[in-house]
Amino acid sequence: MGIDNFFQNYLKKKSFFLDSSVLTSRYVPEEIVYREEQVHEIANILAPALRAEKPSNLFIYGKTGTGKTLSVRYVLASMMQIARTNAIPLKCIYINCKLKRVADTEYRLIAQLIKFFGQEIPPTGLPTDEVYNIFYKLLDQEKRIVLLVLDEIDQLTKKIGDEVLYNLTRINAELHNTQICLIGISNNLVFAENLDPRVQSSLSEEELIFPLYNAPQIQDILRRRSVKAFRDGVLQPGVIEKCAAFAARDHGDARRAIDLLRVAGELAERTGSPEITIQHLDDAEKKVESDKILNSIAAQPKQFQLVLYAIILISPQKKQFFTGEIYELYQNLCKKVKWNVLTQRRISDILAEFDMLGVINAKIISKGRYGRTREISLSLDEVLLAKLKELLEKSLSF
DNA sequence: AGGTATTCACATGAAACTATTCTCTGAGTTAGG
DNA sequence: TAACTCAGAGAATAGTTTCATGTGAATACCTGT
Repeated sequence: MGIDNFFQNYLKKKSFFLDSSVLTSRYVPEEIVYREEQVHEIANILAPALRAEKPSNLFIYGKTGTGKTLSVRYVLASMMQIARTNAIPLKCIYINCKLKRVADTEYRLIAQLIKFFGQEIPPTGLPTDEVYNIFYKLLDQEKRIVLLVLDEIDQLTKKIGDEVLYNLTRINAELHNTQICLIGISNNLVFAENLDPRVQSSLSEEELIFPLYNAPQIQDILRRRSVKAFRDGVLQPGVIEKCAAFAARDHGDARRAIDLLRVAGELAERTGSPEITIQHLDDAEKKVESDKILNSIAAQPKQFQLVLYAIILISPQKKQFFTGEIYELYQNLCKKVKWNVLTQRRISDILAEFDMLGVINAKIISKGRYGRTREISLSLDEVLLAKLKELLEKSLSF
């Protein structure tokens, strides 16, 4: 069979999907269910912007996948629409602070903001003050209200502290024309607690908490989306229910449920199955999970990978092992491949990060007279482990 | 036996350092008029 | 003289080292019975 033939067939085969973009996190439906109240509230708080008055700063809390980002985007989109038709000088900026190498430092955040005003800033080399100055100038060029959404703001402060936020809240005092309104979105419910009190009070003039979705709600959301995403009748009965159950199991994360459904669809399509079954959903869950881990490992520096390799080498012999054992093996590996050896301090941090990633299970225990250490075990299944080993060997060229 | 003090093997934190990548500046060089 | 080149100073960032301090309980060491 020629490759042409393959593509011919591919085209002839009817896809499951009408529009798979409906099942991505970028998609904003024209109607948001189970969040009417919050949408209303946000709209209420931000409405003064349409009269060219500065709205109160707003802070939104809620776990992942509870519709925070979606609701804010929805409100902003419709506000922008109205602003456009009525020629109201309003500008909305959405920034996700978690994005590596985009907006995860003070410098880059401001640089990103400047980009929204149509100017490029070099990625390094300029003093931060200078960048602030450029930003101020740009901001104050014309009279308008700026709504600035900072998504995953907790990640930002965790990494670089709250000085940026302090600067941002103080901007208004320095500006003559523009007023800027901050909308912070955080996954962490106790985020504001370890913030400078000045920032705290000015940032959360208004607060909003997004509750979790329950299983029936997620089911409904999935149904609504799947009607738009899939052709009729390709979903085996029970798939949506199971998908919702998955999501409800780990704290009502709707985004994950939606992702899962899409991946299940893609898997089913690739295997040429006539419909999307529960089996596909199970596979999808595994795939999503393992892809996440594999990708994050592949993106780590070589030294990380070598440490992980050491862990993998140790793991068949023992179920549990300690920091010291890994460090010793790691040192030997380093000598073998002639790399310089990192300090134990560093390895300790690396292990902590692996714990965060969910690759290992680490518990700090005290062995009394024999010290304190991490008790570590691998938390991956056989298949993923094999894949991971392969990835590491390739990446480290063993 | 029961109570206290030690001690181990790291954990955790803060600050400082290093290498890399980048900009900006201004001196020196070149080429055209 | 204008345009170009290129070294040097200064930044931001990621990854790391150095130095300092913290810590939980098994064991060693007492004490008084």
